[in-house]
Amino acid sequence: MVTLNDIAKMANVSKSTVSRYLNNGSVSQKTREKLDEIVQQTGYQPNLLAQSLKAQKSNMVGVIIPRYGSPSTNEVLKGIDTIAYAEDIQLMIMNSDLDIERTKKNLRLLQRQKVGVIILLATAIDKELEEQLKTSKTPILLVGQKLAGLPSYVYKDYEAGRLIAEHAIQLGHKKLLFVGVSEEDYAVGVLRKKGFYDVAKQNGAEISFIQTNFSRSKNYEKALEFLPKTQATYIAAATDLMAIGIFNACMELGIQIPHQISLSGFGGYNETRNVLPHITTIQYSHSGMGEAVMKAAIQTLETGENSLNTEWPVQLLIQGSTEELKD
Amino acid sequence: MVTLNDIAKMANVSKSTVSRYLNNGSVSQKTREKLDEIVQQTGYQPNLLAQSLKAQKSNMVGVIIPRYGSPSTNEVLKGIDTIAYAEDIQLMIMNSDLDIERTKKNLRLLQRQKVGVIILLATAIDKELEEQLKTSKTPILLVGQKLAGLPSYVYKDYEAGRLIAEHAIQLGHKKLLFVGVSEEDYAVGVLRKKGFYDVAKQNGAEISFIQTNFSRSKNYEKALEFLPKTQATYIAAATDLMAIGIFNACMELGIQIPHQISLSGFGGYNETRNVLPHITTIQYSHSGMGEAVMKAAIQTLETGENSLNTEWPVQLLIQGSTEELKD
DNA sequence: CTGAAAGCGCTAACAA
DNA sequence: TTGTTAGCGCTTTCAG
Repeated sequence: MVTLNDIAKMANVSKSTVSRYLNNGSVSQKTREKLDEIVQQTGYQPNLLAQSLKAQKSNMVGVIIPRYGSPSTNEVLKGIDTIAYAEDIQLMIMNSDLDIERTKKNLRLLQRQKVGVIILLATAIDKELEEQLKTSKTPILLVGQKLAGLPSYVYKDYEAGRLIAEHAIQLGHKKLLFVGVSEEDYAVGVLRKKGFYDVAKQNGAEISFIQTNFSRSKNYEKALEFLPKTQATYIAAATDLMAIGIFNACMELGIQIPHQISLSGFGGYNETRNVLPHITTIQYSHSGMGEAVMKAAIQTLETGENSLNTEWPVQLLIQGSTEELKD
Repeated sequence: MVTLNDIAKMANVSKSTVSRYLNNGSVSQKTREKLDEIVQQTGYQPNLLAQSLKAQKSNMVGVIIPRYGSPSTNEVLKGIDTIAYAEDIQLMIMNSDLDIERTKKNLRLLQRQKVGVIILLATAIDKELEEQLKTSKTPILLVGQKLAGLPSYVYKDYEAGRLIAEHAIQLGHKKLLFVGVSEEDYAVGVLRKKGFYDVAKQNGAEISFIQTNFSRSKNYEKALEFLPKTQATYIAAATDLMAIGIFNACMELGIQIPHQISLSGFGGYNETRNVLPHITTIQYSHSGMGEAVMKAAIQTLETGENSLNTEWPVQLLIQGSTEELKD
């Protein structure tokens, strides 16, 4: 492996000259040309480890994701990556596989790697992790969860729930069904539901609730049960994927969407466009959020300042699966 | 930041003793206990950069992916991650965003990071990249493309095409339509199609071809055009997503699947289960491949040996979208 | 079982 | 503009 030292010898100059050549640039025209050539020929690449060790930190940003393949994660990642690439910052992505212990471990690894900032796409946070986050020397940006004292980026999920309910009400629906998940998930299980309920109640709608989980197949099965019985003319599923499960059950049962029942989701993924009619949903600007977070990360990197908490807006995306109540 | 040196001073021993304590372990009971306590208290974590610099390499494995969010990439990544995690190996994931220049840059970065092995999920490879790959000091494992002289992991896509055609023939179909993509993509555009054609011709089936691209919407639109005209009773789309586009067009036109037309894809992603009936497809064991690649990477890491080329098997997954030809 | 010393590849004063 | 020197945090001979 060719090192800075090798280059120096070949060029008959000192290491520092080469280093300067590589960095600031206070080098004579002549040596510069010589160096140009040698570097060219040898294909020399500065050792990043040595550079970072010296600098006591790398210009890398660590990203801890909950798992691979989640559409929202992917979108956030895209946003983060867009900015990181533009700013020439390397990303170190680690997967926690929805395991809190792994999250802690990843955190430690990133710290030991001396990354400049850590972006944590969080799901659950326990006491120990909270402690670890708060005492971290490496600045941390939290996405998807709030934690006092740490810069956090979350969505306006309560608002999202409200938007869907308002949409349903506006279409004239009076009998609503919310298909949701456990309250352990604060954003999805609590906020979306609460927003929906609050608006629904304010408008005197009749509202029922069924709890399932995040999986499409589970919702499909449950829906086969509850669809024949329900009085509801509008079903709000807590995620797009859940909505698709319910959608399939409707098809199976010959229930026409949106003529007999209106159906909506939350998320705004492409999946809502895999079925016809496309499913009305709440569009989360994941990639926008990702970009914002990465910009904040860069600022932290450069100025050492931590940015403030941010709530990220959401948007109603009306598609074919919801329509005005007939008769 | 607390370093090994700090610990040494606190314990009144030399750095080497602490280092030994941390690694091999030839330390007296007494100092060990003392060190235990100090490390505990200070929360000392060895600096990974320094360790790697010293070792001249990190035990990290670099993974270059073509882009975020692709289901196949995600699956491969999951497989890689499963093994990496079990073996306590860190992954450094970089995105090339389908840009060959970015791939080259990522490659260089990974090399400078002194990762032990690089796994490249490749799409296109040009001359320059080929050169870069072949001259790399860091061992490289290629996934999804073949390149003489480099260990490569690919699928049996020709075989996949054959399997689908055999399935169609077995169901009694004689008029087949293959909806494919450009031949620039060797695996999808060439191999799958060729396998399909070869079997179809051998069996005297009548076969037509329509070229679209990978996007769902494009296939949807195209299908709205060709569906009313086609004589085919079996349509093989070159990917699952393409099949879904066609599926939606069938629904739009009131064509019943599988009663009027049988439809299949390639891929085996969950998306095939987002519609009813689920779509018959070829199941690619992406995560299995990912695991295999990572195991190979670990072997390379440990023994320095490069493993051989591997062709990965595929499997026919019969679902509801294909059925025996009636009358 | 322990310590001194050298060095991984690089950068950054400080002199020259 | 250049070279000398020291040192980032760690591991690893080699003596003791």
